[in-house]
Amino acid sequence: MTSLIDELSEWTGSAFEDLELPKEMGRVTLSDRPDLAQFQCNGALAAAKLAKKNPREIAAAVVDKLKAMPAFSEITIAGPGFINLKLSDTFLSARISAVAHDARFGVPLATEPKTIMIDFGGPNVAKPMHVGHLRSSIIGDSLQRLITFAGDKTVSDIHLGDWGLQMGQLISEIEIQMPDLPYFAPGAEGPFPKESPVSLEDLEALYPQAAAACKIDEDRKELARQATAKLQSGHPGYRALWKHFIDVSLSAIKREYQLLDVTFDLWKGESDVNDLIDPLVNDIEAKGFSEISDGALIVRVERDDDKSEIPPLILRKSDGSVMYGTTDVATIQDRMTTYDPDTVLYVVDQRQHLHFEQVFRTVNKIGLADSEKFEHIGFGTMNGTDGKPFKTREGDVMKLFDLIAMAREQASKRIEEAGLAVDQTDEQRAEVARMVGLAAIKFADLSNHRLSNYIFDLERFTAFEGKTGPYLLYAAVRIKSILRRAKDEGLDGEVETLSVTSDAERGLVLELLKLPDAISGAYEKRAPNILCDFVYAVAQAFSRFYSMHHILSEPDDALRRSRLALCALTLGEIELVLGLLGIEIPERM
RNA sequence: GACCCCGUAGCUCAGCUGGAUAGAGCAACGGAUUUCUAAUCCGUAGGUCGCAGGUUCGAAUCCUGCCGGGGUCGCCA
Repeated sequence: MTSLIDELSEWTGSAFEDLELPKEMGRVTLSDRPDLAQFQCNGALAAAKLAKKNPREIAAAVVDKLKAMPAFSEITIAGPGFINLKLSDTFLSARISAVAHDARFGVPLATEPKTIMIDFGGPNVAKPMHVGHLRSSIIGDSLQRLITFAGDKTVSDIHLGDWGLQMGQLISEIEIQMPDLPYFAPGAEGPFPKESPVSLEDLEALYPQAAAACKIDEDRKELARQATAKLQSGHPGYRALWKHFIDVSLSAIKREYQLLDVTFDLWKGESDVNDLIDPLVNDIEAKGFSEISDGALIVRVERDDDKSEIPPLILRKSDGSVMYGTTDVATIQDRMTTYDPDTVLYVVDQRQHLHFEQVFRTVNKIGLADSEKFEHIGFGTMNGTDGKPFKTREGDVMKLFDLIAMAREQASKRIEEAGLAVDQTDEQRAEVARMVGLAAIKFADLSNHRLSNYIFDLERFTAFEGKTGPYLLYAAVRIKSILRRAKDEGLDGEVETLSVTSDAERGLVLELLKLPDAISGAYEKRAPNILCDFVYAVAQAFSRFYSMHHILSEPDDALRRSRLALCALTLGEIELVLGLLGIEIPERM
């Protein structure tokens, strides 16, 4: 099924074509003036310029061709040549009935599926996950759900930060604090102890100590650099110790993603391409793409038409170790051979934009892959209510785990205040609070355009009223409740055709028919906020419908069933879209 | 200094492949309920779309300059 707006565009496009005007000019959009029309086409104005004719004349000619179609109840020309369209209730009724009987609610499935990889620019091993990881997780997860639904094949990779300087900082810190450990014995080849010498808590304490020491002391930093280089070149003790870090942190990282309900196909990291690096770097060198500069091996990626200076990508530092630019290039090589993706999305903070520009140019230059295949899906920062980067009351970085807990507690408080879920067990209430808290966070994050910075205000996000996750859950749960009662009381039944008889019904139907456009818009722009706007508009239209018509008490059997079917369809679309946003809906609340 | 992102109602944000009267939510004010879960619905008020030019029949949207906020600019990620 094509989207309604595409189908209307097809019709008006053909009319333009008949007049020997470009078909694209027939593009139909939602009306800017809902008081006058449901849809509009502004093509006559552009066509007038092209054909050097009067726009109203062109509009009149187009309208003449469309007049015969029974789908339209009203076609008018307004102003300088806007074509205003209204669809007949009969047409809308047939259309919405078809959508109601379609498992995909009229959303087309990709005819030529692509393979799209999603790189989440994952957390660093040994560092606690903080609020900075929230956006990449939520946005990336929504994109993977959306793209999968659209019919493409997605392969998501958490892509852990496990091979950079932070590893050397940590290893050297432990070596300083616990020099007697077997990992540090000169010439030690192993085997080394199976038990980790450090716990997760140790790691979380050690990393800040190491980072702080390196920041103020150049000699200390040099130790970290050396440790990094030795780790990467295969020092057995360091490798063994490093492996412990990974194992210990991974359990924590997995726990956090489970709380967020975010999953990955691949749990790879920077270190996974280590074996590819030497051959790759040698090859780049041999082919003459690189050069030595200040002791480092670099690839120049600047171009003549650059507006600003693009620094080179450093393949190998002067101490011989590699940074994430090199592992990112090697990872692309790995992905191209293993998955041959059409596109790779990097869901990473916008501040790293230059880095990705360098990486994409590098792979293009060395002939590894066309840089067009790669997209940096950047996002802005999450700020506190003071407009500054989000911190705890004490001024520390807020841990992700704590943030999720806060949202759950806040949701729990709200539920209690509102006297909801009183007939449920404590466990059920806790589960509802979990879902409401998560919905609050996710919906608030995703409803902002990803590039803009946004203010994290839990009070507002968990509010009962307005454009929030909890409101949407409530709307969905209310529909579930009606459907449940209808079933229990035997009031439902099969419905062939949904009727469109009132303003409230028409309004809801028109919203529901926008689903394919919301999906394609969000897909093309990689912008989940479009889904948020859509689902909120549907919920609002439903609330209006719900307040206008008392469904279960409707005496006319056919009308009641039709309205119940409309409820079911509304619920279906809300469930689908909230699902694409990674938001779960409880059965009742 | 160069470059990137942002600047839209009192607040938080959409809209930005140019089109008619710039939209939501919150807050404010006025209504609706013996409810199918009112975490709701209806209505009113609120905007020189940062500023100044330019392109265009038409600019929040495109171009140029400036102002303000954030960010980035070779051996961190």
